[in-house]
Amino acid sequence: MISRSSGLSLYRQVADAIRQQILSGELAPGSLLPSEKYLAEEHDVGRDTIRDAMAHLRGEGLVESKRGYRSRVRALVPRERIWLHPGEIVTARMPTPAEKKEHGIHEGVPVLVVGDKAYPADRYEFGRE
Amino acid sequence: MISRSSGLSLYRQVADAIRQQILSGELAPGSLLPSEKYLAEEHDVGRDTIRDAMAHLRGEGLVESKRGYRSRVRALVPRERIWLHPGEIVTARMPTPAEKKEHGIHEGVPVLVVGDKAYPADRYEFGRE
DNA sequence: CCCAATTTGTACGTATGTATA
DNA sequence: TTATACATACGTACAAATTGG
Repeated sequence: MISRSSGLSLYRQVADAIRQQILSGELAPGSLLPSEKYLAEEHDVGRDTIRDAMAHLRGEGLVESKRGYRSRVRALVPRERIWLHPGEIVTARMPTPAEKKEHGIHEGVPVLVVGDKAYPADRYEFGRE
Repeated sequence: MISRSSGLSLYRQVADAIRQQILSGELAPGSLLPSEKYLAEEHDVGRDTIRDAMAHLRGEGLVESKRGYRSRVRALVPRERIWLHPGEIVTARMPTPAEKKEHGIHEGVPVLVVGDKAYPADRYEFGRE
């Protein structure tokens, strides 16, 4: 339930509520969220507040949004494993716009970087044998 | 220069312009950006449009914002290197709110995950000897 | 220590554009 | 075609944190 006197911002409270539903499995991977308009009325806040909450959930990689369609809970796909060669270093960062477009990377999905190659972190993992 | 007829949204054009200034070094790491109010007047758009652009740049890990203070170009610190043990697997994702709070992780910074431990990707990297 | 100015954060409203069903 | 839904963009107002006098 949204409280206007809890000290926590409304969009965070909404984001927390939806995140909890996702992590608990109440909202299954791949399932559609209610529309922003519905959520705004349900929680009795403005649509902009819902959009703020959705933007944060997208940034966490929990949901994906597409114009003209309701937002969807992101579904996890099995990651392809790549074995590191001796001397290789792996780190991570957010993708550049060019990398997002090139690999079709969703919001809230980082890339793993090895050398000068970037691998979408929702589809790859690196291991040492 | 912002064009209202290019087909590209205004906030993306603003974000592209600022990103280019950061990547070119014109805006140095650690330096302060102009205020949102100034940027809105400079580009002749609403403050909300500037805030959309800033939110995306934060999501890319390029800038960090703090209430009461101007936004700042993120400064890169040297990463601590951790050597992987045989059989260990590393991947990356965005941090949970709890992880962000616990480790003081900024917006747009993923975590590297090894086992059930999460390492902020702006401070750690993993390597194979 | 307090006060005022500045700046970003939050939240509301409205309107229009564009993609999907 | 029509209705629905998210994206973009403008506006306003106030809250909260920081800075500096």
